[in-house]
Amino acid sequence: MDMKEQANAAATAAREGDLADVVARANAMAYSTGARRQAPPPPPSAAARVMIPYEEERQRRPANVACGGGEVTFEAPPSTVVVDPYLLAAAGGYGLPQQHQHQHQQLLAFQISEHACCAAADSDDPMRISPPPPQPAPHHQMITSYCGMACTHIPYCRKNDVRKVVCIPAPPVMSNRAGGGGEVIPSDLWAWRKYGQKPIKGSPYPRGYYRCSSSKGCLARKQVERSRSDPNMLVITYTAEHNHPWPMQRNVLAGYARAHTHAAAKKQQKISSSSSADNAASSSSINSFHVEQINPICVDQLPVSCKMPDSTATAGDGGGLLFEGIQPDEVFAELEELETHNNPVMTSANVYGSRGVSSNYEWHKF
DNA sequence: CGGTTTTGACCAGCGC
DNA sequence: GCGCTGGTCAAAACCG
Repeated sequence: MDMKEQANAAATAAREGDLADVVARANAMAYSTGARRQAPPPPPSAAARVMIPYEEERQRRPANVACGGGEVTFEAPPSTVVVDPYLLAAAGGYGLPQQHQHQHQQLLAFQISEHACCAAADSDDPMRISPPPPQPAPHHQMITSYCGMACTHIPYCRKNDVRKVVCIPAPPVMSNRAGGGGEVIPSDLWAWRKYGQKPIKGSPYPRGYYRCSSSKGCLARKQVERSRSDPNMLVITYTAEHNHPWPMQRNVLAGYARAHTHAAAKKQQKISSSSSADNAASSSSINSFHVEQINPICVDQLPVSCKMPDSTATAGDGGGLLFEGIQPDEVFAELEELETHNNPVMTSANVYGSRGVSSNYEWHKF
C-alpha cells in the first residue's frame, strides 16, 4: 500500500470512527516514512511529523503538539486524532537509557479525542489544551477535548466529559482464551477495579469497564477493548480525571490472585468444553498468551516495550507490534530511570506499589 | 477484612 | 411504546 492509499484508508477510518484503525494506519504511515527499526526515528528532540490527510473541503486545523522539540500533526478533522506528546516521547524512549531507546521508538501510541466529532461539526473549535495534570510527569502535556455543547455525534458523549483514548499494541488474540475481562493489558500506575463487561455490537471483542479504586470519590474510569479492525491493538478510553495522588501500597493480590488461579481454571474448563464462536469474547482472567512477554509498564505514563516483528510488517496489515521480553530487573531499571528523569513527583512506593495486572511479576515496595 | 473478578439484571438514551 | 445498545449496579465467590 503506497502512501496515497494509506492516506485514503486513514481518512476512511477516521470517518468510520474506528479510532484504533486510524491509529494503526497512522502507525503504518509513520513506519513507512522511515520510522522503522532499521532506521530509528529521531528522538523527540528532533521533529517528527505524522500526517493524515482528510477531506480537502474540510477546514484543516492541524493539531500540533510539541514535546521536546517533536511535533506531530494530523490533518484529520481538527480533533479526530491528537497525539499525546508523552506517548510519543515514550515511543521514542524519552528519558530512557540510550540502550533502551530503540525499543521504545518502535511504539507509536496515540491519544485520540473522541470529541473530535464536535469540533468537526462546529465552527467554534471546542478543543483547547488543558494544563498538565498535577500528578503525571511534568512534561506530560495532555491534549484533551471538551464538549462545550450537547454532543449528538457520539451516543455516550456527554457535555464537559473528558475522554482520552489510547491505542496500544495488544497481546495476540488466542483462539480460546483471549478477549473479555481476561484482556491482558499493560497496567498503568492507577488502581482499577473492573465493574462490568459488555459485548459490543459489531465487535467480536467485549468491552471491559473499569473505575478507579484508589479513591472512593474518584470519577476516573476507563474502558478497554480490542480494536475490531485490528485485534493487535487495544483501545483504552479514559474518562474523567483522577482527583487524588498516585495510589499507594495496598493489598494488590486480593481478588487478583483468584482471577488468575481458581476462577481462571474453572473458566478454562468451561471454555474448553465449548467450541462456540463466543469463546473469543468470553471472560477469562488470564490469557494463554505468554504473559512473561509483557512487562508491567504503565501505559500512559511509562514506555511499553515492543518491537516490530519484522521490517516489513505494519500495524495496519496485521503485522502489528509485539511485546518484547525483558527481564524483571530490566523493567525496574526502566522504572527507576523514568522515576529519575521524568517524574520526580513519583516515589518508589508509588511506582512499585502498583499492580502489575498484566504480568507474572509481582511488584514490591522496597 | 478489604480487595478483586464475574456476570446477570437494571437503567437510560436513542431510533423507529 | 418498543426494541436495541451501552453503561452501571450488585450479589456471589474468592483471595491474602
